[in-house]
Amino acid sequence: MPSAGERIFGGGADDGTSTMLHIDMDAFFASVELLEHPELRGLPVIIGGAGGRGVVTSATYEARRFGVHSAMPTARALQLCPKAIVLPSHHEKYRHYSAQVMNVFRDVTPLVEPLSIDEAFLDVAGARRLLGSPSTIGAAVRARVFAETGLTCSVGAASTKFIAKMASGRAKPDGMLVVPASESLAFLHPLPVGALWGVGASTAEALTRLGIRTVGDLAATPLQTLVSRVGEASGQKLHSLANGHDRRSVVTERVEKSIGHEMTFEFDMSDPRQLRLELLRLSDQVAVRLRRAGLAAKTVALKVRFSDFSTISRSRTLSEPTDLAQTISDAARDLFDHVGLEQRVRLIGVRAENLVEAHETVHQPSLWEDESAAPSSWRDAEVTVDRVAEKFGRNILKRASLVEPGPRERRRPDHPAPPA
DNA sequence: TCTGGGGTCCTAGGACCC
DNA sequence: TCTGGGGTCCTAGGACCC
Ligand SMILES: [Mg+2]
Repeated sequence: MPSAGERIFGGGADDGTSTMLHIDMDAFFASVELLEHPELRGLPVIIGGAGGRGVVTSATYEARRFGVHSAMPTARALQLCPKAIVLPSHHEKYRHYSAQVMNVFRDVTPLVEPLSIDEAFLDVAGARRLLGSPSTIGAAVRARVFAETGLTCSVGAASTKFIAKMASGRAKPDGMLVVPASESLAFLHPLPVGALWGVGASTAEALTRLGIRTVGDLAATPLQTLVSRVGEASGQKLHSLANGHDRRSVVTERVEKSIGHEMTFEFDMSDPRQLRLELLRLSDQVAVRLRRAGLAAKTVALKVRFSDFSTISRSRTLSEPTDLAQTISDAARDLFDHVGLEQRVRLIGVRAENLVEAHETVHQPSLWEDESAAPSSWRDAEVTVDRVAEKFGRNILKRASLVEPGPRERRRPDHPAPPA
């Protein structure tokens, strides 16, 4: 895929006013996979969830030409592009490359705000004296990222975060777009409202019904009209951004506000015992992450998605914050037991919210790795050995000592037998 | 075509307090 | 006695992003 090039909006020179950089990796997951499969370069490659229920998480530009994009069901993508090569994703690997790229950014300035695994804001106002104009810095970062990882990225440079983010999107792939401060409104106003960061399908439709199609239309709409149609916060925000106002600065440290895990099943499930076991497994994953972060949760939230894709959430605030799988699982299970199961369950999830610093974190291994910590729920779950094996593999059974009857099982001679 | 998993932020109603 | 208003916490749902 050829580079989109490095350009300055409006055709002038870099006047040094575009000190906010937004840098976004190009087709990140797919590009990382291509590093290990060079023979696939130039072909339509899709990274998709394993199994029949996946969605596209990344696609090469060759695949995008067929209309394939992120969040599209893999089945749909294959219909649009039957020759696409679907690869499973490897998050551990992506995190590794992400860390490498972020380190390149931090060599330029300590003022780096990672927004996600593959993008960040850089405030280069202070780096200019040493490193040159924003466009010089942007070009240098792109070159260094490529030299160190073999990956391409795109840079948006502007006077605000919002415009920088919009500019990087228009710089893709493998390019850079600098928007001098004086060009901000000329850049923004022709854009369709739906292209704005924070405006999705729902808001775009509401705005279109008001006759607002471009950012320019938005800027010309009275604040009160906007607020009354899309809500207080959205209205205020859209009005400011459409007029180029955005005083947000780079935030280098963020406190996590919630930690959760969820699971979509290969086939919708109706057996509450299996679902409760899944809750325990998810709760354990959540608890392990809480303890690693030195955090405890005051609130436990349950999410259930049914066959028809309708989704409910239930949450409960505990009397004491917790970082223990058993406590989280007990709460999640209790919430779950009060949910009517008129339909089969497609997805189940557990999230820890209202996080506080844990006062004393005792060392507590994952339930799945320490059989002495195996909870009573194991027995209550009443799962058959075969079902667990099918779901988690034999290793889990060994670790949880379900394969060879241990003390826990001997206390329960009526443990359901595997189907013949 | 049939919809992942990780998150953040906002709204709105009710409880409760001042 | 009635009315008003603000603030905080809790809960459910939804929009949105990558
Ligand atoms: Mg991105």
